[in-house]
Amino acid sequence: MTPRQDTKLKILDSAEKLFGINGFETTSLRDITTAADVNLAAVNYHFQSKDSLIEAVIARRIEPVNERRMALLDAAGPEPTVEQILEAFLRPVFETQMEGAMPLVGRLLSNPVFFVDRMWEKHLAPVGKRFVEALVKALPHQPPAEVALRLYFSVGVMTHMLLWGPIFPRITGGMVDISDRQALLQRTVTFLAAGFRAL
Amino acid sequence: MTPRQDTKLKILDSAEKLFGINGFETTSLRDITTAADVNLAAVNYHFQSKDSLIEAVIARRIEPVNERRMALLDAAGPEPTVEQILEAFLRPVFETQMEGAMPLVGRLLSNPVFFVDRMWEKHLAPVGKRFVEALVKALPHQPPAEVALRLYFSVGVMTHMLLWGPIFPRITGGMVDISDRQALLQRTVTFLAAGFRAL
DNA sequence: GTCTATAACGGGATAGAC
DNA sequence: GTCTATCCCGTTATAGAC
Repeated sequence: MTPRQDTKLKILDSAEKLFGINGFETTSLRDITTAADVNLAAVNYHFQSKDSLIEAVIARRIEPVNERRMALLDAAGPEPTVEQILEAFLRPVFETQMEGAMPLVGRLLSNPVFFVDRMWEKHLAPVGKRFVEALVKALPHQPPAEVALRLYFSVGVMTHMLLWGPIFPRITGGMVDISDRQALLQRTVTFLAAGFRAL
Repeated sequence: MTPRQDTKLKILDSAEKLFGINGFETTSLRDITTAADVNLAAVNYHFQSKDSLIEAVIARRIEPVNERRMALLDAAGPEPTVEQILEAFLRPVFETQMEGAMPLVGRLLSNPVFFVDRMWEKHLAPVGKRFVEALVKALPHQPPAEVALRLYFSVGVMTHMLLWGPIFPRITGGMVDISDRQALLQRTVTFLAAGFRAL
């Protein structure tokens, strides 16, 4: 075949989708290359290994989300409210298509061993630190350790949304509607902000 | 070897531990039988397959937790508060050793495809329904759909605790202390109850 | 009920032609 | 850069002796 420069991209897209649906270990390189309609050996040509592949998949999505988080936090001014901080943290995630990349991120966040060992320092720690600082400032009556714990609670809520959101209609018989992404974000922020203010 | 009736139990214990630490796919039957100090073929003798093994592992732990949840909810009387309901839901989980079974449950809850297909109806739906009803009654000003969503938020917090709790000291540099299990339960209930009452 | 040995399969990775 | 063919390994599961 003649050279195609989009092969690398097609692999990334397929891998992201299939890893998100079926998990890293369960998804074979053959699954990925079949879905992407590329040759099996192309994976090891463009990426070196399956491990490197998933790292590339993750880096492509997390960095823009984190940059947007920082930008939104900056845009909220020098004294942002708890709601503004939480929205800056969550909006970039909710704005991403849940069917695509985000289930994968949820899945990875559910795997502390993998995540902490491989991407904690690079992708999560800096953002977390920045947001804890902002929240501590916005909540002068709360001990910093309590604020930090509650941000972890919030990450738990976010992760669970990423993973279970797409199947909520199925398991609640239509009772819980999450089709309005903007409304869901506001409902989440309302819930979490009240939790942060609890004494 | 002479018959040993504890082989089955040793397999269950090892499987529970290793699945929790390393995940289902990553853990081989050889890992399990080596750790349990039993023969490889014993797994397929006592359980039929790896799939049946994990179902046995799960059933052993989830049922007692759910029974205790129901009992605590009953014991709270006919008009329990939001705090009492949440504590009935969470206490049985927090009381279980986090190093043993619970990381596995957290891991499975992070895998909607697996969980919904195989244990939703049997292990989760009945309990969820009962607790949503109790919460709706305790929160007459909240729409039931909102209460249901917030219970899912709560499950997200719980799951995240199960998974990340054990490594909190490591990633926060000792800032967040969760060694006092009883205190952690109260802190979680306080946070969630405030969220449930938010308008 | 417990063991050894092995079957049957699928996986990641690579060599080498084009 | 792309392809085919293949290597090599670890896995689950089972057959059959004890």
